[in-house]
Amino acid sequence: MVNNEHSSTEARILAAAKRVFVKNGMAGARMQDIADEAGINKALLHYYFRNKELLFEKIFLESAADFWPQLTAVLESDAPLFKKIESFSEVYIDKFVADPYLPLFVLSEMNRRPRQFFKKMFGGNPPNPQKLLVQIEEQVKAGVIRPVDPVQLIINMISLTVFPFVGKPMFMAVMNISEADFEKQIRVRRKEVAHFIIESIKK
Amino acid sequence: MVNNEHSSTEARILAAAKRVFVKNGMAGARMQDIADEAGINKALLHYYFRNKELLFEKIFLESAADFWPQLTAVLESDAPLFKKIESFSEVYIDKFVADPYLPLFVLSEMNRRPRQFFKKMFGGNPPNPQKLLVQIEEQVKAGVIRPVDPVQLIINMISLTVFPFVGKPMFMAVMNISEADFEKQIRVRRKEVAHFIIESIKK
DNA sequence: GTCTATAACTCGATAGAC
DNA sequence: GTCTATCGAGTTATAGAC
Repeated sequence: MVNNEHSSTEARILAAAKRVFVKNGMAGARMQDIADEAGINKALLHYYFRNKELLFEKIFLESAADFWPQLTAVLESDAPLFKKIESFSEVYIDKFVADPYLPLFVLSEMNRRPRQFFKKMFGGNPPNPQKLLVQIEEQVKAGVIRPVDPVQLIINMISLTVFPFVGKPMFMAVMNISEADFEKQIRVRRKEVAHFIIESIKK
Repeated sequence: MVNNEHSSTEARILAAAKRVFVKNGMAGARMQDIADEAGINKALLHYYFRNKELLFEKIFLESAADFWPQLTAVLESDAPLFKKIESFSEVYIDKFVADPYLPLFVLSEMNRRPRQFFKKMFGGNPPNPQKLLVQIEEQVKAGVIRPVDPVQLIINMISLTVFPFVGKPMFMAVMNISEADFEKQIRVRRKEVAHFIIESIKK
C-alpha cells in the first residue's frame, strides 16, 4: 500500500525522492524529477519539505536508520566468532538487496563531506566494532584461528559484503553476466562470504 | 614541476579539473571551482576545452588509461594462479594509492550511465578475465584449491582490493584510526590481501 | 493542501577588449 | 592567451489564487 497513488502525499514524496536522489545523488537530482515521480508539482515539494537540502537529509537518514540498530545488535552479541561473521554478512547483504542503490549513495556522501555525514548520521555515536575486535584477538590467542590483524579482518568482511553492490555494472560487463545471474550470485554470496572468510582464518 | 604555477596553463587546468571532478563528480563539479583551483578564469577553461563535458571526458579517460593495460597484462599472463592473485591485488592497490579518489569516481560514473561508461572507456573491449576464470577451474580440478565458483572468487579479489579506498572515511571513523594509520593498513594490504585469499582457497 | 505563475538565482557558455 | 562582462538556460524557491 505504501508508495502508490493511494499513499499520503508526504509518503509518496519521500518514496519518489529516494528513488531520484539515490539514482542521481544530491547534485544530480532535480526537484522537478522528484515532483514528476511523485505525481505532484514542485510547489508542493516545498510545502512539505522547505527545501532540497532538508528533503535530502530526511531521505538520507531514513534510508539508513533501520540498518544501524541491526548492525549494532550483531556487533554487540555474544555469539561465537564464526556465527557472528555469518550474521554480519547476512545483515549487510539483506539490507542492500532491499536497497541496492544505498551503498553508492552512502559512500558518495560520506566521501564528499565526512564530518557532516557522521555527525548527521550518528550524532557522534557510530556502530562500535570494539567487541568484535577483541573477540578476534581472543580467538587468535586461543589458537582457534590463525594470527590475523583484527582491523584487516573487519575491513575484509565489509569489503566482501558491500563492494559487489557498487561494482555490479562492472561485474555484469566484465564477466558477461545478466542482471538475473548477478542477483543469483548475490544470493549465493549471502552464505558463501562467511564461508570464504572462515576458510581463510580457521586453523 | 607538474601542477604548480610554473606548469603550462593546460596542464594546470587538467590537474585542477581532476581534483574537482574526482571530489564532486560530473554533476557536482562547477567550472568556477575548476577555474579557481587552476588560478585562472572560466573563459579560459572554455578556450582550452570547449565545454564541461569534453573536459570531463578527457580527465576521465586519462585517469584510467594507464591502468587497463597493466590489468590486462596480469589477466593474460602465464603466471601460476597464486602468483597471479598477488600481481592482481598489487596492480590495483598501486594504482589507487597513486589515485585514491579514482575508485569512487569511476564507480559513480559507471553506475549512473553504464552504457556510455563502457563505450567511452573501452570502446566495447573491456579487460577480459576469461583466462583467469579457466585457470581457477583447472586448479580446482587439479585439486590444488578447494572447489570454488570462479566468478565469486574474482568478485572477492576485486572487492578486497578496491573497497578499502572507497570506504576509507568509514574505516577511519568506525575503527578510530588516523589518516597515517589507514595508509599503513593499505600498505600492509598490498601483500596481505593475496595471502588472505590464498589461505581461503588452498587445500 | 494543491495548483499556476513567476521571481531569484546558479552556472555553463560566449562576446569582445587587450 | 587571458581577461571582464554578460547572456541565457535550467533550477530552486516563493507568491498568491483556489
